[in-house]
Order: sequence, then C-alpha cells, then structure tokens
Amino acid sequence: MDPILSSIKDQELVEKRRNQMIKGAMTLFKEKGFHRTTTREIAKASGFSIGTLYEYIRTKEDVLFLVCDSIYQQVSERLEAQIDLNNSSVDHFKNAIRSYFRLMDEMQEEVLIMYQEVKSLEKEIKEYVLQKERDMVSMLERVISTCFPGSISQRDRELLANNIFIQGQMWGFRRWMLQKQFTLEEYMDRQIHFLMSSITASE
Amino acid sequence: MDPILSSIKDQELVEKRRNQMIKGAMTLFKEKGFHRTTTREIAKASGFSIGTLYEYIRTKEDVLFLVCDSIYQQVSERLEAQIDLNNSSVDHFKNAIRSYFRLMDEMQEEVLIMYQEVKSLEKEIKEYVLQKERDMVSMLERVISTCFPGSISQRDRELLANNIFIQGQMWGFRRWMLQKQFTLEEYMDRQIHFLMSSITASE
Amino acid sequence: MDPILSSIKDQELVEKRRNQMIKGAMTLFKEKGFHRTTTREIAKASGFSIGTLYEYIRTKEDVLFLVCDSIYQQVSERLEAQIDLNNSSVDHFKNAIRSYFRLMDEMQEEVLIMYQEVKSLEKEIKEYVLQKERDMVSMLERVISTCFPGSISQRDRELLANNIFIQGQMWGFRRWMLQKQFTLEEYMDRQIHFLMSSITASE
Amino acid sequence: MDPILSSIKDQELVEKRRNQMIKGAMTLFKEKGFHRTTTREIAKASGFSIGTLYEYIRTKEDVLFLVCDSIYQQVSERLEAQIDLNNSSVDHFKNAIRSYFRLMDEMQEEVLIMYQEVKSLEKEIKEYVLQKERDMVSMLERVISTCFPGSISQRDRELLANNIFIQGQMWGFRRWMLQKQFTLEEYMDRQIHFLMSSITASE
DNA sequence: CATGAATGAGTATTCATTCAT
DNA sequence: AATGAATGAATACTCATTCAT
Repeated sequence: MDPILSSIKDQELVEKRRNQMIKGAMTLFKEKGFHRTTTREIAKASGFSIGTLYEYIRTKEDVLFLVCDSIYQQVSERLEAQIDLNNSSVDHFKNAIRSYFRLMDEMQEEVLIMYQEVKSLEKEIKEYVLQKERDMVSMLERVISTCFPGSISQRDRELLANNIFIQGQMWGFRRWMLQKQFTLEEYMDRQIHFLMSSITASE
Repeated sequence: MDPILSSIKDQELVEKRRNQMIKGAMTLFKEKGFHRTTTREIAKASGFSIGTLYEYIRTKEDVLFLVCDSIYQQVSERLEAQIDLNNSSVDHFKNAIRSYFRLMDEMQEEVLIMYQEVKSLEKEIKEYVLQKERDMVSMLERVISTCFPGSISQRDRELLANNIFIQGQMWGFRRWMLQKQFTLEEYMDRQIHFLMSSITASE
Repeated sequence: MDPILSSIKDQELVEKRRNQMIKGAMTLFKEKGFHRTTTREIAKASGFSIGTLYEYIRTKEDVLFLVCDSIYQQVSERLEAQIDLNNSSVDHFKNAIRSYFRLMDEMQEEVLIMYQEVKSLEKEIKEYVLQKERDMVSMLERVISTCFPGSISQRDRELLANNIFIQGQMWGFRRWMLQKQFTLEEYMDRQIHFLMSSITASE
Repeated sequence: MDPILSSIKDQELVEKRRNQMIKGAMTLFKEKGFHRTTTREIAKASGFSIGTLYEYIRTKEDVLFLVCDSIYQQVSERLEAQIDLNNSSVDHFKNAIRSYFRLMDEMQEEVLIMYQEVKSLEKEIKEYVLQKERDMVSMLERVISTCFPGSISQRDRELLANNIFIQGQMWGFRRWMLQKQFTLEEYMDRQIHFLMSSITASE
C-alpha cells in the first residue's frame, strides 16, 4: 500500500526518486527536525529541483510520511530476519532481543525522528504508521510466546513485549543519559537479565 | 535560576505574567504542538497583547522553555512530596512507584509535549532541561537505594530507575496501545510485580 | 456592510489603509488586470509592505472586492447626486441620462475592470456586487417612471433601463469602435434621440 | 490567416489537434476562466499529453486565441448564413435580428468567455480578434442598409448596429438580471419593437 | 507597563515551458 | 509525432519580532 500520490507514471522511477528523497530528507530531519527543514533543502539534498520534488509528492507532510514509513520498514525487515519462530529455545529468545537492541543502537537517530515527528502526521496517515509499531510489538510478543509457551498470560506477554520495545528505543533516545554509564553490551546484558527474572516470575 | 530575560523590572509581575503565558501556551501546545502555535495565539490565550508577550520573553523558544521547565517543576515537586527517604520499607517503595505512575497518568499530555519538543530547544537550554530529567531519575534511584540497601549495584539501580521512569512515561505516550488493554491499576500492578522480580534477581 | 475582515482594530486606520490599497490596486488592475498583478505590487503601489497589506485583507480576492465595491460606490453616489426624483420633466430625464453617460465616460477604465474581473469573485461576494448593479439599474428605471408616468409598462421600463445602462457602459468598453466615429456629445445625442422614440412608441 | 505557429508539418493533423484543443479548452474556460485553467488540464481535456499540446502551440495564450477565434468564426458563419443581402423586406430585417438574438442565446457562455478574456490577449492578436467583431457589426449594419435604404445616416446605422450587437450579448452576460423577467421571445419582441421606433424616427 | 500596527524575510506550492527519448 | 519527466521562476500568504505611542 502506498498512500502518497505522484503525477509521475513510471512506477520504477517513482520508487527511485522517492528513495533519493527519503535519503536526503532523513539526513536533514536528523540534523534539524521536520519543521525546520524546508522543501527546497529536501529537493537539493535529494539531488533534484523543487519542481521535481513536487512531481513525486503533494505536500511536505508526504515526505515525512515516506521517511517514517521507510524507517519502520527497515526496522521491521531487519527484526523479522532475526526472528525464527520455529526455534523455541531460551537462547534464541535472548538472541532475538539482542538483535533488536543492536538494531535500535544502529538506528538511534532514525528512531528519534519517529518519536518526535509522528504526531505531526495527519490522522489517517498517523494511524497507518502506528499500526506498523503495533506490528513490531506483536513480533516481540510472538517470540515470547514461542520461547516461553505455557504459563505467561496473554496480557503479561503484551506488557513485556512493550517493555522490551521501549527499552530498545530508550537506548537510543536517552543516550545522553545511558550511554555515559553503559556500553551497549552491558545494557543488553542487564536488561535481559532483568527480563528473565520477570519472565520467570510470571510463569 | 531563570535563564529567560525580561525587560520588566517588577519580579512579581514577571512571575504572574509568565504563569499566564505558561497556562495559555500549554493548552495550545497540547492541541497543535509548538511549531504550529503562533506567538499571537499564545499572547491571546495568555490574556494580553503580542507586545506585552515580548516584554516578558525574547523569543518564541523562551516560551517553550518556560513550559517545559514548568512541567518538570510540577512533576518534580509532586514526586518529591510522595517520597520519604526515611522510610525504607518495601511498601513505601511500591507506593512511591505507584505515586509516580499516577502522576504520569495525570500529566500524560504535558509529558508528551516534553517528549516531542525538547529537541527544539537551544543546546544550552536543552541541557538545563535534561538536567531536570536526570534529577528525577536520581530521585527514583534514591528510593531504590533506600528501600533496598545493600546488594543492588549502583549501575543496576540506575538502570532500574531509568526503566521505571520510562515505563511511567510510556503509560502516557503509548496510551493508544496500552490503555486499550490495561487500566492504570492493572498496569501498575504488573509493572511493579515485574520490577520486584528484577530487584530480587539483582540482590 | 463590510464583509472583508481585518486584524487591525482601529477602524479609521482600516478605512485609510484600504483607500490607499484601492487606489494602488486600481491603477495596477487597469494596466494589467487582476490576475497579472501580484500582491507585492499591490502592497508597493499602496505604499506599505506586504505584511501590512495582509493586516487589512485576508486574500488577494479581497482586494478585488474592495476595488469593485469602491467603483460601484462612486458610480452610485455620483449618479444619485444627479437624479432628482421630484423633477418629472422630460428635460430632467434627458439630463439624467446625459449625466450617466458622462459618468461612464470618466470612469471608462474602472468600468472595464468590473466587466472583466467580477466573475473571478467568490459566489457570495459576487452576489453582493451584482446587487449593486441591480440597484443602479433601478435608479435609471425610477427616473423613467418619474418622467414618463402612466403608460409605459413595468417591464418596458426595466428593459429600457437596462438598455440605457449598457449603452453607457458600451461607450467605455467599446471605445476602440465607437470613439473613432462619435464624440461623446454626438453619441449621447443620438442615443437619447433613439431612446425618446422608443419611449414614445411605448406609451 | 493563422497566426499561431506549430512545429508539426502535416496541416490536416494540425487542424485536427487544434480542434480537439479548442473543444477541451472551451469547456474548461467556461468552468473556471482562462487564468485558472492550466495547460496540463487543457492537454488532458484535449486527449493528449502536455508535450503534444506544445507541438501545436507556442504559449498558453495561443490557446486563448484559438478559442476566441473559433467562437467568432462560429458566430460569424451562422449569422452570415441567416442574412440574405438580396432580401430587403422589413420582415427579413426582423428575422435577421431574431436569428442573431437566438444565436447569442445559444452561445451565451462562449460570448461570456470572449468578454472576459480578450483583454488578456497580446496587442497584435487582440487587434485581429477585434477586427472580427467589427466585421460582425458591419454585417448587422449592412442588413440595416439593405432593408432600410435611403434616409438613415451612415452613423445612425453604425450606432444602431452597435446597439443591436450589444443587446444580443447583453441577453447572455446579463442573464442573471434579464432572464428572470423575460423569456427570449419576449425580449426579442420588445427590443425589435423599440428598434423599429428608433429606425422610423431616424428616417 | 501595555498596546498593536508595521515589517519583510521566509515558505510551501504551482505551473508554463522545454527537451531527451 | 508523441510523450512525460524535469525545471525553476514566480507567487500568495505567514509569522516572529520591533518600536512608536
């Protein structure tokens, strides 16, 4: 599904140009945020003229959507690649969480963008993006279900998945606080340690 | 410390006008965010003219700072009021966490503002605000130290304090996800339950 | 009635600035038409900045309305001043028509603006302007009624008033055709001559 | 004479494409006027691409010219078809006027376009169009000459022809005023009645 | 102290036109 | 001949900030 209209017919070209746009805009949004970035700057950073930019989107908000969507897409894909729902070992659980934390570490800046700009999106489009977030939490939840079948209640699984989810994000957007005290490895170790106690306590 | 300059001499008046401003601006920021709110709207919502507004601040960002500062002030004060560092019982710990969660529930919208707009602040001013956040995490940390003296390491205390801190915030800014599944009481119960296992595991 | 909103409170100032605007815009509209005139040009021709312009109007169309309204106002006032509904002599009728024709001669360019741009106005505002035109035709109709009481039917009076009305306008906006062949005096003489025959024929 | 250059050699094709263009553009101009219609819309309404459009014209104004020219062409042709300069009866005169009025009734919208957009044309092209209008007035004048030979002066004939001409147009572009009061038949009857008195008075 | 009129740099967006394919 | 992607000048409108009263 692609809710952003373009007046260009060649779909491959649309894809290509939009990727340029996303790349250019992402850099700018990281630097100065969505509101302080102008459409001209986006066009320039994307390597084409302002007129061309508007052949591929209708409003500046469309760019924000494309950027947000692309971030989720990346995160989802990479997360999905790390998760094997046929492997129900505790080690696989730990590895999956570690993968997720590492992913969040690599994508710190992108995730920060999301946190700060999503609320600027139009209602409908926002809903679409939030759904993606729900999907990701669901993935974490499913890993829990797979690796700890049986005794954890549905709601506890949901809650724990949410906790994991934001602990990963926290590593990125609270780096000014955490990254003075912990290396990523240390952070992961301790969080997973606590998590395991919680899970054990839940069973 | 009050880093915002005003051309008005009468300090009491400055305080009064700024409180009007904070109240007016907060409402607007909740509705439409900082960037979409104009200084004229702020002046109007505050009950005075645009000229008067600029007698008490120098830039629009100053308003954002005042609002953010005020939010932290409120949260800090209320949190501090609930914490008794002489009481080292586990029950007091649980009650303190509950108080904090309830506080976050009441101040959902204010906390959301902070999350989304702080990065718009100037570096120096941002630092000042982030320090406030550190202070609050420290308060939570001290409660942990007090109620679970001995075996938890300094870093584990820090990490747990951070976890509590963001779980409180999460209740507010992820309400679209959590508040469909949990009532506040349920959320608090389960989070505290998990927390206790983590603490026990840490000792 | 003044349907154009301004953010300026001082009503006298609003009036003054709008008169500046009307004067500046009228010159530009005569030269190049509404669509080819930019708001910046209007501001400059009015003697203030673009920002100030927009303190007194909301959209460019508002300027068009103000200009159109002002033209009708002038025409109406001057026409009204020439008509004496207590004088029922045929000479007064002829003089009234002459006055109207002379007025149209003086205001050729303004009338041309009206003809070409009114359709650009929004529906509601257009209706307001068209009503003014109806009022003017009514004035002519009343002169006919006064000076030729009795036998002319209501509809004939209306039709004749319309004919007079557009014959006056025609002198202005078909000057490229008529003013090579006729002086204003000649034109008036002949039109009034034909008019009198029509009226006589109608009685 | 065809003052609009095209880069296409095949004259028949040029004609065909331009007719498509005129048809498409006319619809759009009626709806929203020349200035509010984009070249892309014209291309689309004409059934070909924007690139193709520009193979047959050089500027957007060219389209306006083609449309205006086509309207006059149609009106001229149809008027000419109704006039028989060998028939000098008064009835033929009346019939000719009636034909013209009916024509104006059918072509109300087209005539309205002309009235409002001609001034947007470049000087030279405008002159060309105005000449067409002169030709049409001449045709009416010749009917008068033919049916009322003798005593009417040249200038009176011209003036009367102009009066008829604009009374016809008036029916269209003042329909909001006239068509509430008159049916076309009534309007024609009365106007011809008045006209006959004027002519009689002139002889 | 308070007011609000004035300012103009800044911004998103449009659209006529070109030109390589 | 036909296409449609690319261009960028142009434009309406906004809004933070100033300053005379």
